[in-house]
Amino acid sequence: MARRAGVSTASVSYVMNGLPGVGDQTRSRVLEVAREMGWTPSGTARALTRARANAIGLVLARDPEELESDPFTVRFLSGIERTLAADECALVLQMAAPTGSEINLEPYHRLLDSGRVDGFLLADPLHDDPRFAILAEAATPVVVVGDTGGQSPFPVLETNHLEGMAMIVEHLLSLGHERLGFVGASEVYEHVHTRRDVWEATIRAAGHEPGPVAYATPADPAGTAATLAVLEDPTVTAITYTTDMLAVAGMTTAREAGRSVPDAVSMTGFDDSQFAATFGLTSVRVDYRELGAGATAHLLALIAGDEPPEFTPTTPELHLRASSAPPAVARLS
Amino acid sequence: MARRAGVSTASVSYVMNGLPGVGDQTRSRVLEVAREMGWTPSGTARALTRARANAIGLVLARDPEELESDPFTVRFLSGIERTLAADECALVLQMAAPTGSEINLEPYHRLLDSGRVDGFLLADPLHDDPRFAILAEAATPVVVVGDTGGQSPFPVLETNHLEGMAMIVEHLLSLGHERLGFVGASEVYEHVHTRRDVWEATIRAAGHEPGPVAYATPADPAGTAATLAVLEDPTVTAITYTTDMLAVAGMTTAREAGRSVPDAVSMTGFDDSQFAATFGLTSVRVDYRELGAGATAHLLALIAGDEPPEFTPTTPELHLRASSAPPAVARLS
DNA sequence: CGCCGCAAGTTAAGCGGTTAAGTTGCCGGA
DNA sequence: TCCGGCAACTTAACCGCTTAACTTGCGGCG
Repeated sequence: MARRAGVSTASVSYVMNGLPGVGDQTRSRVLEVAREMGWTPSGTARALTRARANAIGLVLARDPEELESDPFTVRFLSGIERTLAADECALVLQMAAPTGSEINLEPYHRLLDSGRVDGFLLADPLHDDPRFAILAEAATPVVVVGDTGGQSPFPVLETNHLEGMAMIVEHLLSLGHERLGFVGASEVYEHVHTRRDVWEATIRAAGHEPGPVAYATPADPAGTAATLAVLEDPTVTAITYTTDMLAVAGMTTAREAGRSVPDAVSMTGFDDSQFAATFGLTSVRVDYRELGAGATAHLLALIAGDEPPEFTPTTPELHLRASSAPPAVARLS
Repeated sequence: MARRAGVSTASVSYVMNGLPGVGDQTRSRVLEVAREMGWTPSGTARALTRARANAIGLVLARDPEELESDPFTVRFLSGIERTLAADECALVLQMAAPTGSEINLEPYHRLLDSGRVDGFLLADPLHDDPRFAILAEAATPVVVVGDTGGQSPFPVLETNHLEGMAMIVEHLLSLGHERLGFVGASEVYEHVHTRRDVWEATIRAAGHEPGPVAYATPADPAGTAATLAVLEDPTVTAITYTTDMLAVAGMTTAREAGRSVPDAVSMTGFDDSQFAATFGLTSVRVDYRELGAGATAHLLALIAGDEPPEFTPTTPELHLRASSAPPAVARLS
């Protein structure tokens, strides 16, 4: 015990918390001794007296297989950490793959009841998410991230991925494309719908009619059928995908079907994952990291009872690569 | 307080821990009352008396960009959780992107000193990892996962990814390929080296000479140059990649170079990520999830002072897809 | 000179459990 | 009848901090 610096535990406590009530030279002596013996106040004991766990919880309620190919989670996590690290706060992670379409609520209870976390970050919200009810009842601070597609009893933070979608569509339009196709990931995702809406609105705003739309399905995860369906329309000169992987697969599909990319048809992805760079895919990068950081900051403020900071996402970055070019007709003219 | 079930806190404690010293009907009354009021013993207080945090730490010491496209981490995490959930134990996650080549050791200290975790899982070990020293000094239970490429003061668990590599090479050999090329991910990874060694050994064991070897570099993340270099040898009829993504990129590169896959050259990936399925890539799936579960079980045993269970990885699964076929010559004969 | 106020410390009472060490009350055996 | 022993509980100390409340000692002021 560092209190063998010749002072009471109370004084040590004051010193460690930067509170007044301790003389300068006593203060420095305590710090000195603590450093010497490598002593740090026990987080556990602190948590007990402060009734604060100094940790926040994040439950990943998605199938690992899915998380694996989605850049969102990892980037989001790294944003959380960036904010957390500055705050002596830890992240307690739970993975709870939904069984069927049922979200497993047990991890939330466990973390909550045992007082292990002071609040939750809720990602991948569903429509009328069942987690809302139990967390609201527990009166725990919660920050939701993503499209809720409904009412949320908690503050919701969202990126401007829709702006990213608009940007990418505008890019294609500005290249001279007038007939765009859309291939989305599984329809179960709310964000796929909202992106499609924006895609459509942006095209209409430019005075054109949206082209064919198709979705990848569990039976056709690569969206090959979807791409082919869209390509059936011979007037389509560009396809907007909601995912880099779908787009890369689409490039292959198109080429095998004798439609060169980008000469016959341009293609764009989403998220600017390593794939996009690897396969020369035009994509847009939405800053999920900053979202993670912002959501965490918001949650920490909620927990501390402070006024949560405003979250203003930066503009997505468009990364132009070889997969998008002016349509052949335009080039000929 | 559930102790308003008309008993002392001590009795409640005995009940909650399943200890003797409480009558049957008192016991059930306590449980009843606790359930009624939704009461659970405070994990924080428990942690204090038991000097156990009931949590283990995992520090991801890699760049998020890298984690994002690597199936390992997510699968491994899901394995950890599977074991942990059964044990009322939480996972504290820290991401600490190495700055340059320096691993950031601070997160370890923070978690350790504050008594927030009872032990660590150490993934992605480096050669003579600096973390070994500080963790050994702290006398914390640690389980290392992966190729250490050197001595480790802690128990090390490893998958049989090398067996997977052997399987995939044997598959190509059994198809009739005699001249194999190798394209590995960045040379900084120990596992890339060990896989290459196995690749070579397996080829030699079959009485052939290993073909050309090349690596992707930071300047050429897709390994295009590497693939082209290997393809320069006209006798190469198959290329073994250490990563699905490299292999998929390689397929594109080869096709653009006029070498059809698998007709002119067969290609294999590694990890059987969603890509492999999407792009029809033959790959091998090593069970990282089971590794996560095994490592966690080992660590928990260490913490509890029990005899750690034996870890025996299951055999990797080879997934045959369109990217590998008998060499053209063999088919002609 | 006496007293007040304040800075510097200390004491002690928790926080919500665990657990060693009592306290009862009841039963069986000598 | 009396006592030992045991099951069923309770008391109280303690885990390692925080913090309100209480000492002390000193300088300043009326």
